[in-house]
Amino acid sequence: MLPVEEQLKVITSGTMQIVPLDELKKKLEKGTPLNIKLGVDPTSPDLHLGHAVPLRKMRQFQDLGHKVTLIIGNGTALIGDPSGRDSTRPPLTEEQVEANAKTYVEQAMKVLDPEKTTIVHNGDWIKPLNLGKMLGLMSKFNVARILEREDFHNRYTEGRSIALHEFIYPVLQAYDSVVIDADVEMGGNDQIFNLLAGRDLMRAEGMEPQVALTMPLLVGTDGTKKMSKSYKNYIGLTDAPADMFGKVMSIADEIVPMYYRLCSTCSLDEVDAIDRAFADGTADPYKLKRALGRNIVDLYHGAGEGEKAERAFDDLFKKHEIPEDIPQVSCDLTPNDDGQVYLARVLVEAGLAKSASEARRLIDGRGVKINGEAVAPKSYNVDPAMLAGATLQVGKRHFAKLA
RNA sequence: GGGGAUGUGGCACAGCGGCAACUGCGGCGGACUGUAAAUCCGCUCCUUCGGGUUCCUUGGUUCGAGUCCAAGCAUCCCCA
Repeated sequence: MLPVEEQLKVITSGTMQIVPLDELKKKLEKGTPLNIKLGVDPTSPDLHLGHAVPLRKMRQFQDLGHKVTLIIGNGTALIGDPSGRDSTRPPLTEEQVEANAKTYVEQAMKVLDPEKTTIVHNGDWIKPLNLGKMLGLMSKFNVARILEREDFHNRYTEGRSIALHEFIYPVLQAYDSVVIDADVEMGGNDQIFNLLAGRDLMRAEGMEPQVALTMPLLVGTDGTKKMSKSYKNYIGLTDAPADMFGKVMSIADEIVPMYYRLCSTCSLDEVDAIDRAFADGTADPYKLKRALGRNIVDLYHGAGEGEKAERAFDDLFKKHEIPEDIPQVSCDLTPNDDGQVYLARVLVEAGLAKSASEARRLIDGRGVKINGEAVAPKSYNVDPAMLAGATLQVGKRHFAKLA
């Protein structure tokens, strides 16, 4: 293993908080592989780059010789993590959790080293808990302490509801740490309370407490809000290469260095150099963004895919050519009484518009093209001959080819 | 258990009983670009355009209800 100082350099890069740092140092000094914990709440099956941030940090731990325990929260899912929430989470069914967990693991393994990763389910030890044991765990925690949490505090002071069972979530998450004897628990910055709860409980159980390590929440492609599916500012790990590259190209300049640090496979030195270049104004954001796009696509789709995606991107957006792999759709092109086809309906069927009304508005706004030719406003009906095998386009980036 | 307040389109916030409903944000389309930022323009319930269906739910008053009344549901506040 590398010297402790070297390891710490890698580990601290990009982290938000390490509580406490000197305990982490002591653990590293033992020279034995540490057990790094990440709890996964399988609420939504699609991972994005934001989810990958802690995963990347864990991969760095693995590369340094440590091992990772991934906990699938099929037990804690019965509650739903209240962290950062302003309302109670809807509970998930067992089947949803399993299905989500499966896709989660598939995607996570693109980042993690499977050799050094153990996967466990916390339902295995949470579901058998009896009331006595439960109460025992709960007695180690204090309501006032839990109410200090920002999310609960906000909900409480803003008069939003907090269901009683939500208080139990940190308790169970802490119990996970006891069961697997974690050395370090990773999480997003919104997880800090839950991670600290783990420390408290481990100490109460007479164990060496885990170190809490949080990563910043990744800012989404809009550059302001955190990356989240609901804000539609996310880059999905399973996004198609060209799409992924394009989304990277669309991020704001200011957040490029952060993306390099948190999402790329670039070395610490390279990332530091990019930081400096941005700081003194010598950076070329456009070039760096393209390189970042290639790096990220390579990471999730395999070496070489990044360059391919970049070429496809240039064809599409620099030369305004129609991309090669556009979805094929078969639509009902039966003409109506006057021998025309209602284009608005076709656009809906092709998935390019939500409703016929929207399609009509798009046509009126000159946003619809057939084979590259803009459709004139008000021409909602078109000659079927124009449509057979035609390429439909809405806006700059939505295409469909008619069968 | 008692008293009070609130419930409008993804979000926020308007709306004397009489035009699908002000405005902002967001989103989408167009121009300009580096699918960045900034800026400008248009659109943002459904409808082959005739019309249809909306303002928590259900009833009621009315020629006419987002607006008035009643009950219910939900959330919040104060008291116990």
